[in-house]
Amino acid sequence: MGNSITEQKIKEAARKVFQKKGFEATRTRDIADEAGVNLALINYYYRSKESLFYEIIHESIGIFRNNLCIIMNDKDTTLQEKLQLIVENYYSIFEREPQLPMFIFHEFENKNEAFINEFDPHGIIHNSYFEKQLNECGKSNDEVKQIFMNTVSLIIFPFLGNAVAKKLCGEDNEGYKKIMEQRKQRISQWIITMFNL
Amino acid sequence: MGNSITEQKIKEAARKVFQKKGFEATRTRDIADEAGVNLALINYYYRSKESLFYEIIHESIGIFRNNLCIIMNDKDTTLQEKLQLIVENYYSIFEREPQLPMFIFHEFENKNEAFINEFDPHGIIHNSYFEKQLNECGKSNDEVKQIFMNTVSLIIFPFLGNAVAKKLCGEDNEGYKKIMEQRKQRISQWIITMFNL
DNA sequence: GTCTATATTTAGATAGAC
DNA sequence: GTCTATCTAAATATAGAC
Repeated sequence: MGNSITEQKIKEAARKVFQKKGFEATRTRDIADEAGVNLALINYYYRSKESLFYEIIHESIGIFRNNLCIIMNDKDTTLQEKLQLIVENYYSIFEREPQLPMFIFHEFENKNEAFINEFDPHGIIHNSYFEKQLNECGKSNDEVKQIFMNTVSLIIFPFLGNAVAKKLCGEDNEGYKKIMEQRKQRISQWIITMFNL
Repeated sequence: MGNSITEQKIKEAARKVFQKKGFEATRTRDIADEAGVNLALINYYYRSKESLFYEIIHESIGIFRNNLCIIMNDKDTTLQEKLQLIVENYYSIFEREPQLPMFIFHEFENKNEAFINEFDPHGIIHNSYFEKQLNECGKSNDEVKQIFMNTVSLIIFPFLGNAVAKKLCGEDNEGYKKIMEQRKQRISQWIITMFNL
């Protein structure tokens, strides 16, 4: 499974359309057109719109989660290095797929809780090496949550509000790119300053 | 117009359901049920699902925008006071309607650009008294954008990712409320520290 | 203004030929 | 595996009685 070229084309197209429009607004006909295949092939390969969707969001949650866990449990990096690695990890993902954050977070809010359990934000930080390092700096576990939440906020928000952020930066795309590039360089330092790390 | 009790009930119900599920996932039947009125009355009063939606999102954009503009152009408050007022303004709104941010931002990303033009984030900061005060502190206009973006990020992200934020804080709602209350008290200071204001 | 019944349109899914 | 044609269900919208 996953071997057929058609099957792959459908999944790629579905990823793109689901990310852009969300599950509900996506028409299976849009996916078929985007993939350049016959409509009936979607059901042939994936049985239903919903099961195709599940496969894609499952992968997307993995993208959101996996590198983050690795970075946060690396015993060979300092806290400060971890922060910068988290920033760079997400920027490299979102620069390719800027609509991924809205896709994931919208479905987190609207579909059943299973997706959030799969993402398991509490599990990611709790008992992580990141948490341990912060505890050693004298930070309580509540403070760890604030630090994590602020880091993620500063990274993800301008992608969640991509269209608004672009408008904020002016009409041209260059202004936006400049601001975003600057953020990538500065977010970890902001967090360090904010929490006196 | 807007005088009939039925008309009001429909709009209130629509606001609630649209916020919870988004435009596409909302069924007019859900709105009718929520309002406790006959399905046909939605079209009688509002002509179509879409025009009802437009009326609501128009109001929602106003809620997002209006107080913010007033606060940012108040000549009688310091920068630091403005930051805290912005935080408190949004918290008081979102505590009543926690799904409002996702509703607005999702539609910003998915519907036509007219909504973002109506919100006009660039217009809000540009030539505001807030910007003027920051310029006087030696901050460039790019820096003003970063300051504004960070403020809004720290405020809104935990509401946009409401479900995730709750999971992050643990299973019980109390942990979440405690963290959020703490943020309300600390965000403005975080920004002041981060940008040395 | 409100209801019931229904028209219309759209979209997911499948049957069956090739 | 792929296509055409079609079924079925769902959802918006409306006609017309009360």
